Amino acid sequence: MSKKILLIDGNSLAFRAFYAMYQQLDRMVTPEGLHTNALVAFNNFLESIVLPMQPDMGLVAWDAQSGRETFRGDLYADYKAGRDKAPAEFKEQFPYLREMVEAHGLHNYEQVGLEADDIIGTLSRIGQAAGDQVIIITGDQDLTQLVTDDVTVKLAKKGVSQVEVYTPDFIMNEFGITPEQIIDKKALTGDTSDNYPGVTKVGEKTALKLLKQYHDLDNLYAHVDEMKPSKMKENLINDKEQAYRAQKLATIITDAKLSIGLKDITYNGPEEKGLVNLFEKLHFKQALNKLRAHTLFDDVGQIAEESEKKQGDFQTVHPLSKSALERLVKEDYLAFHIETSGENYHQADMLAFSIGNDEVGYYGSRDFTFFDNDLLRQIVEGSQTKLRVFNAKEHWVLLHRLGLTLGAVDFDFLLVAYLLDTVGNDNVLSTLAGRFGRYLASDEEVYGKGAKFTVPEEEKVLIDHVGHKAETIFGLRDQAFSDLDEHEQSHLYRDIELPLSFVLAKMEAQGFKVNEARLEKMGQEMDEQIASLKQEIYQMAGEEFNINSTKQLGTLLFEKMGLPVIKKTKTGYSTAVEVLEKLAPEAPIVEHILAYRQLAKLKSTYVDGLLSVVNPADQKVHTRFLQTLTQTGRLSSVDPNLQNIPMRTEAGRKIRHAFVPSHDGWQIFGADYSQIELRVLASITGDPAMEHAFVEDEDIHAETARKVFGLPEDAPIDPDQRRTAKAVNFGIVYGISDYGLSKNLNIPRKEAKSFIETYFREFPRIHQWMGQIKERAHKDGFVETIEHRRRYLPDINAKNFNTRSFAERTAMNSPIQGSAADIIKIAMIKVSQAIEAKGMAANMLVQVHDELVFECPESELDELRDTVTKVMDSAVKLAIPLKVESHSGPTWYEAK
DNA sequence: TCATTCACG
DNA sequence: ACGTACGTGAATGAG
Repeated sequence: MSKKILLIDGNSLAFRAFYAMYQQLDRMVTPEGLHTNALVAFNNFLESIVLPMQPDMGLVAWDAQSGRETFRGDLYADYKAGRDKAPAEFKEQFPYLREMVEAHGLHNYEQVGLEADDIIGTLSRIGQAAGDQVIIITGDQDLTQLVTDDVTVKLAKKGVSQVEVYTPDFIMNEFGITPEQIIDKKALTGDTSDNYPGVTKVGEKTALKLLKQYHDLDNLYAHVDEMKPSKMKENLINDKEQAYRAQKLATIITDAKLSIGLKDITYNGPEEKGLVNLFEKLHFKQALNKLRAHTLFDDVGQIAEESEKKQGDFQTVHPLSKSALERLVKEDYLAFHIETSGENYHQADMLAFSIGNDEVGYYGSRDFTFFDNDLLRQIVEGSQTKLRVFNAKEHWVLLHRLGLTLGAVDFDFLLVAYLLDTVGNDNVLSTLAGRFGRYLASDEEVYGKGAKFTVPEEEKVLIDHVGHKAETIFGLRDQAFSDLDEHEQSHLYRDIELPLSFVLAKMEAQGFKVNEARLEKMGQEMDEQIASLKQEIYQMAGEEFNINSTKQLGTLLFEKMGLPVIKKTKTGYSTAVEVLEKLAPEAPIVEHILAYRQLAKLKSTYVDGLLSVVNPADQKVHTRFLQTLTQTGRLSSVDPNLQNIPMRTEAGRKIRHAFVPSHDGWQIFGADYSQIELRVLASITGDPAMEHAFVEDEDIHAETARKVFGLPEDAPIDPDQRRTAKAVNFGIVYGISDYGLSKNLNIPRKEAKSFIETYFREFPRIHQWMGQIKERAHKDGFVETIEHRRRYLPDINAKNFNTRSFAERTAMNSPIQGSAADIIKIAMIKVSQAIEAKGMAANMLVQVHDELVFECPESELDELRDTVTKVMDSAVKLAIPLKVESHSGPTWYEAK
């Protein structure tokens, strides 16, 4: 029977793997200092390309590392000379590559005096002779000379993630020659990477033309005299010897004496123990996770049936019962989890829930009438049992929907994992648990993803999954808390993030009332304007096209109309606002396009978008504030995003008229921190000049302008000077660069540079701090806020200038943005407590980074203003006073 | 699913 | 020389 033989060119593929992931070189390092980028890519290759092939035999051939040179070196002294030596970061990965090959069930082979090509060439002919099917995988086109009807070459593309399949037909179609002719093609062109010449001035095009005419090298030289005189003819004659030498160098040996045969290279498939061992050594968290969950093997349907058994480290999950509740209710600590069918827990179906601990065991159920049971209510609502959960905010809302309150939460694994390390946090229990070495089937495996989402038919599968979640959460607490403690983040968790999650849950559940009729009316008016703009644009363009398509718009503006190209994107011409504004004076159509864009955005995102998420039951939008997403500690808001409702233009700002209080006679009240980020900066740097400006409550941008332009203290500042100074202040907060400032202000880079230099002279402590924080980031690999919120910067020591510079700017910006986030979070908790303590009816509705929005009875307005302002400006004791401004009115429009 | 654009702080 | 301002989310077109 015909067998499938897989022969892999180890050197060329490892080399490609290394350079494919070269940008990642600096971040892929084990704690022991071993670079792993090539290993990661090579492992992906073995998993995604080799594993599914399921060959009968498999071998990875390597170039001889030491010993005698190959015959090619004897033939031509400069063979492979001048080739860059493999970098040390690559070489150190070699031994592990071989270990990896073995763990994946393949064999390694190398032999003194041979290159990998020759080993593959020889074995391919042996396999062919035995009537087997041979597949060669390589990154080197040379090997395609081996192709026959029984020998296929898969040439790696895009690093090692894809392959192109070379068959005799493919080569004929692509190059118009046979596989054997590839050798003579090489003879004519030579090979720059192996450093041997062919015929002068003959490249791929010429070589193919010659081969089509003369078929091979011998025949070509037999007829070379008949060629009409030309430079090429001269070159062919002069370089004849070189061409024949190149032919020999390019020819892969197919009859080498090897010390192994086909019987020695049987493929056994991946070996779990070996892989686990290797992955642990290399700190391959993801690969381990995949392995433990058995998806690696499931991919090829190998041991799918066994996977359930092997999952194994979990206790049995029991169906919940009343007698179980009697035992559970006596426990001090229990893990608790409700499983939903979708991300948006305000509306998602609740599928099942689980509860338990290691002593009493784990219980699951799909029967939500259990929540009428007093014992279960006592557990989740009371203060006796401390709960361990994954996402307290979500569970608060879910219980709220069931008519219950969430009682005492001790451990929220999601929050803790986020505080410990924001990088790569995907908010998914299975992956976060994997970081702590606990492996759990992912939701995707149990339910499928996207449109394929289905709840398992068998109840037991579902109950087991939710039960295992509870057990995982329960078991993570000690390790997670001790890590928190080590980071000095217990206060941040216990006194800020965890209480905040309850405040946010209440805000989300409360919702923001929307005046749908008003929004619909605005929508109609916009539609009319959009339609007429559209017609005008078509008329001016002389044709109809999709104005929303940047591609079509680019073609019109830059090709048909011939306007100058200001900026390009990866995929074509940029048509962004700043570009169109520069073009506006040249073509009147551009103004219309800008107006169209603005209206189209408002209509689709804010009118239609908002209307589509209003809950018809209460005419409210219920956003979700993502508390564990941003890298800086800010919140974000989704479904809908209430943190980017228009403000800067009047047309957009009108949208805010549709955000109204939920009761008649109530008002919307907004309070915002003035210049909080600059105040934070002044406070943590202790800069006297800046401190003075804030203590005296000066206009900070005007004050900055006086410093930067060297003006006396009470000098008047013109609007342009103030605008420039404001941009400089922004730049400082973002981690300034002259390039960025010059682009923002549309001024020469030199000028921007001199602004920055003057700024740093005038505010010396800020300059000093910027240096210190970068230094610390380089040393520690992370930076911190005033409340010890941490941001890791994996790129801070990158070799690439851009990558590293980005990390350095982040190092300067994150403590500022993050500390401001700390402050408003603390204020939110305190405001919420104050409202409750005073028995006020007011509701906090939205947080927009430096601003809080409330609704309250008109009669409560004065008290609310007083309370909120006081709590906000005294939330945290800083060296610089915090300033709060507030507004109120019948809608959100007036409250800012 | 990715890239672009634009809304906010 | 290098070529980016910091942090987000939603809609759209195009592959």
